Amino acid sequence: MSRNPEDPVYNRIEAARLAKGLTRQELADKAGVHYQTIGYLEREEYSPSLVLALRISKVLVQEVSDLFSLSPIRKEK
Amino acid sequence: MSRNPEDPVYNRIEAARLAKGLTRQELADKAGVHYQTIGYLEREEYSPSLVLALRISKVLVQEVSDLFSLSPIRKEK
DNA sequence: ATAAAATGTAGTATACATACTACATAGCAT
DNA sequence: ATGCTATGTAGTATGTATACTACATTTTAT
Repeated sequence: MSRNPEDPVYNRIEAARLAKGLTRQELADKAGVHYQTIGYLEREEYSPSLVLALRISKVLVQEVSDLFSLSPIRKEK
Repeated sequence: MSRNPEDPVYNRIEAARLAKGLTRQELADKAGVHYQTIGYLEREEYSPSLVLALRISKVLVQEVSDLFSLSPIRKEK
């Protein structure tokens, strides 16, 4: 049941992306995915594969756990 | 292409699981997945969703990046 | 006000992670 | 040797992440 909508993954992708001054298209290119995929993730419409999470974290230079969490993300950091 | 077999995710699940003295069944139960799923992951037959990676990391009390990596895992650490 | 760029929404198609069942093999007790 | 527990292998079924296209809406700049 890890693909169960009842336990979503929260993320701070948008904030981290904006902090680096990237557009979704740019982040998508660097992560090697479609730009819409970034949109879906930022809107938390679904949660990424681990591969994608690792790639995005690498691009945004963050620990995976700094970007993604099983519990709702606090605003500050 | 994040679901591309050409970029696998390496992991140290088995070592970390054994270090905690857990069987696959036990780890599976704690992570809320089927015990065969743990087997597939340990054999690196496929890579987990982020949700599952986060759950496994939590059970094994490790940073995601301590357990999973886009590049082959070094033995020590 | 207009245009361009960024993001949102909608819909289809595909690949793969996961669940599950069943049986085989290996290891380890006794 | 027998049995038990852990793990491997094989196969099917399902959901969902991702790709992609097209168009709408919002934002930003001029």
